[in-house]
Amino acid sequence: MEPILEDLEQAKGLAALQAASEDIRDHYNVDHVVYHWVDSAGDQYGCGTYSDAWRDRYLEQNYLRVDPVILGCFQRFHPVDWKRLDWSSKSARAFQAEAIAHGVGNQGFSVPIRGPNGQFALFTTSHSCDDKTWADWTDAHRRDLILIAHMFNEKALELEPDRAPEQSQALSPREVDAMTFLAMGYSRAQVADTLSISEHTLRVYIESARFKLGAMNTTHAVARAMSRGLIVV
Amino acid sequence: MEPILEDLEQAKGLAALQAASEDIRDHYNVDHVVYHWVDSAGDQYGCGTYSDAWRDRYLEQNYLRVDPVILGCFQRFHPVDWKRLDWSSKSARAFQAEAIAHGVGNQGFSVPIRGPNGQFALFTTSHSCDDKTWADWTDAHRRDLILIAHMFNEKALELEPDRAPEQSQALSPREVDAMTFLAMGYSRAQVADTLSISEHTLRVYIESARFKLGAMNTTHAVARAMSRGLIVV
DNA sequence: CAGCACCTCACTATTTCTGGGGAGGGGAAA
DNA sequence: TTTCCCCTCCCCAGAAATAGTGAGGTGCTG
Repeated sequence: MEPILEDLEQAKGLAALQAASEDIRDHYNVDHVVYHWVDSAGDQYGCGTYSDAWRDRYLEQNYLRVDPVILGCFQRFHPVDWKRLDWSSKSARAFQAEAIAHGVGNQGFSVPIRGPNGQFALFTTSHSCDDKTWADWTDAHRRDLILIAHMFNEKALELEPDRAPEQSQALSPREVDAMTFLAMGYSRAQVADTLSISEHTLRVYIESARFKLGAMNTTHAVARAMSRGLIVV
Repeated sequence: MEPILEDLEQAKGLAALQAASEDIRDHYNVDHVVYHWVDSAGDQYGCGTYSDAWRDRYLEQNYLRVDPVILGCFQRFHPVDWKRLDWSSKSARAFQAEAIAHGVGNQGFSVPIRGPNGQFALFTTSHSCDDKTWADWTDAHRRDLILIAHMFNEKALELEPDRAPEQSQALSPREVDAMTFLAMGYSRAQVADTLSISEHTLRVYIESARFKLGAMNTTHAVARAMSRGLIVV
């Protein structure tokens, strides 16, 4: 594994990252190696060995919101084998069939990586083989893959600093309180009561939080505060 | 490193995790090894080699909200050397002085680990030595530490499954659409317009989503949908 | 084929939020 | 010391969301 990591650390430019994913694929002898980034705004960035056709199709169909790999890993802490995801819904099965038709393997292993402000990325390896073979392979390389995922992500961030945290303005303690209780379902009156302040005062906090977060309404402000990790519910 | 990871994987029970942190400390010959978890509710869980006195003091003073290591890592993607954190504020310097008085090293290296729903943990090694020695040490073991941090976190989660996220009822596609656009700040009228349905219809989706999520209002429903990973914003 | 979940549309009244103002005191930093 | 941000309180009118009930069509599943 070592030379692979060295190559990754030396990589300069996005083309080198693309080449690195191909190197990793060849080194581990799998069908595909893919890095997929999802922005808090919903923007995506990916690089890897999937075919252009599949990538274009994926973006065009906005499969981000259907893909069980994304949805599953988004709720998980640890790397996951695709077999353990939920493929039961109709849209998921249709998606899977289409993916396989585009050359994506029937097996897969994805490492979720998270950053501040709701940043989220996936590092995936995929292959066509039977379950036993795949289980052996993932067992053997699980640790390598975690480490490579991190290095890959670090490199990708370094090469595209645009995606670095928009360093959203921090909220004041009272604003955090307000957002937190609102996210917990309290009405303004209840929040004001809980914080033992007047509802008018509370409203000032909500408004200033909304302003700081660039939100159009309370729901939006709470959603942004959550996705940026400013509040935890 | 290998035997350390093996020990970690074999660990059964929280006491074993405590022992593992001591093993890691001895293996790498540093002063302290600490795992620190911050719960979604603000609860904390920690284990490691800091003194009981310091741990108690930390909890009692609620240093969580002052500790530059927590604050800094919470905004960062990658492992960080304590030197690169912001220790300039008065409270931070007071905290640092007290920490060192309690035996915490003047040097430190912390790996942030994140999970779904804003879950956050830190894996820290700390030591007393000069800058050069510490830089050499972290350079040499950076990769190990990332991997150990992950394994440690995985194990800690496994041993305390309470902290794992709860599964919830899925939303219908239209409900997902509604929640997604609401989280993006659209008003009901705008969402209805975007989805090309009447606002009355939209309201039915919002209500049924609210019901499914056990939410008391729209903001609550969106917050829950987000924290359960049902929508990606 | 019957049940169930989903999608679509409608009305009315009430509660809640939002958008503009304005004002004073406190603390920390420059 | 001055400036800036934070916390606290107040009014009002208009906009938006909610509660409660109802109804019809589609499509899958047992």
